[in-house]
Order: sequence, then C-alpha cells, then structure tokens
Amino acid sequence: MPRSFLVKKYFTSKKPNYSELESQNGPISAMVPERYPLAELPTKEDGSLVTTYTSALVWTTSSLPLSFPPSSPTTSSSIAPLDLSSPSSSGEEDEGRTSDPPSPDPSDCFQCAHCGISCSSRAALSRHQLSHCSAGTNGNLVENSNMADSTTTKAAFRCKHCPKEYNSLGALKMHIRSHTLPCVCTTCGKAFSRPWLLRGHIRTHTGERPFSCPHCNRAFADRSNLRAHLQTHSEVKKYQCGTCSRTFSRMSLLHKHTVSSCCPTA
DNA sequence: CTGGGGATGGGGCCC
DNA sequence: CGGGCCCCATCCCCA
Repeated sequence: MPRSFLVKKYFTSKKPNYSELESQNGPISAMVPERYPLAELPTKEDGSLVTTYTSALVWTTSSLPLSFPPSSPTTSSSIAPLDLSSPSSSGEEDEGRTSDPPSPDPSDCFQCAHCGISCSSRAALSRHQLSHCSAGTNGNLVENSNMADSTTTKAAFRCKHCPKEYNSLGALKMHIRSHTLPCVCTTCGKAFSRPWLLRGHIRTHTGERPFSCPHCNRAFADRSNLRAHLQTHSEVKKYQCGTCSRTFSRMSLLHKHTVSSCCPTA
C-alpha cells in the first residue's frame, strides 16, 4: 500500500508552491476546501488529540470542509480519498470506536451486529458487545474482527476507516490519526497525522535545515534525507544489486535498476 | 534515463 | 498511555 495515501491525494500531482502560498493571504481559505478536505476536523478526539499546532487554524470549524456532510454532498466529487465510514456523526470520534455497531435502526432494536442477539437497551447491547470486545473494559474499544467466529483468537483492534488491524490499542490510535489528521499547518492548511510530521512540513515553509552533511555541508530539513544524501558520498552504496553487484544509494534506485536495467529478474 | 533531493507516511521504540 | 523520535520506505520532481 502506498504510504502516501493519506495526504498526497489531496494535492495535485504538482508540488505545492509554498512560496506562493505564503505570499497569498486570501486564497488559502478559498483553496483549502478544494485541496485539503480533511478527513476529519481536528476537533477533539475524546478531547485529547488536537495538538497545539492547530491552535491557530486558518479555518474556523464552520468554514471547514467537513469531510462529507451527511446530507449535502457538496463538491467532493473529485476528492473523497478516505472512505470514512460514518463521518456524519461528527461528534463520534474515532479513537478505536471502530465498528461502532452500525445498528441499522437503533431507535427500537438493539441487536448485536456480530451475533445477532437482541438486547433490551443500548446499555445492554453495549454490555453484551463487551463480550466480543478484545479490550474488554472499554466500550469504545475496537472489537475483535474475528470475534463472531471465535473468542480465542488474538486480540485485534480494527480501524473502522480501513481494514487495518492492530494488536494494541495504542497502535490503533496512532493509526487512526492518519485518518483524522489532527495536526494542521497554519500556513497552508495541510494536515498531518503526527506533530513531528507537521514540524517537518513547517520546515518547508521556514527553510530551516537542521541536518547538515559533514562532508559537503549541504543541509537538509529531514534526517532521513540527509542519510540518503550521505550515501552519495560513499563509494559503496548501501543497496546492492544481487546480480551485478552494483550498489545504489537508495532502495528505490536499486529497485528501478532491478526491474528495468540489467537485472530484470533480480 | 538515471541519480539525487524534497516531502511525507508508518511502525517501533523509548521516555 | 501518549508524545517524541528514529528508521525505513516511497513517491514525485528535477538536473
């Protein structure tokens, strides 16, 4: 799965012109709804996930392109990269509440979506569903995806936005941030899943490059990019073709080499 | 076409 | 348990 499924799709294929963004005060708000349909507002996720980076949001809550308004599809035709299953319930934030029982018509029937048992009340249903829940003590937690089949399988915390499963709640919460994108750049409005990702992004605005190469003094905004750069100073690169022994500074280059150059089968 | 830089994502680990 | 950081990976773009 491409790792870029979260954010990049919101942009055009062209690299964003940050300098342009910075020079424009007005267009941002006009552009944002088109380009940055946040998966979810960085509103509270159980009151905890809004980072300090969002304190100066460009948008107000009311002006934000709430991902997919329940009854007004707006202009999301070209967007909708994330199939958030139930964004309409804006108050219901993720945080592992995956598979919140769909309860087709909860008004009068509290039926377990997994085993079909009917309960007399929502509370009773919740209690019952805990018997399916791998986490046990928290009704918000994710249910074991295989629970209907077996209660003996390893605990699995399933994301309600995608098929991913994790064996810890923490890992799931971390993953869910990639859907909610609570860290928003105040300059361009781009949203990120983690604060440090946002910090790295902010460097693209500020031009800060804290990582410098000891060999050529070239500076980089990202440590990983410096590491990749350091490979270019090495005669023997880190990634070697198993067939021709040629070395490459990057895995991607090796990959290109193996599929297109001399070693198509390597 | 290739190599390199920029930007960004995710999982894991540590505190 | 959450935040921060590290490492690795990938995509895009450009020289």
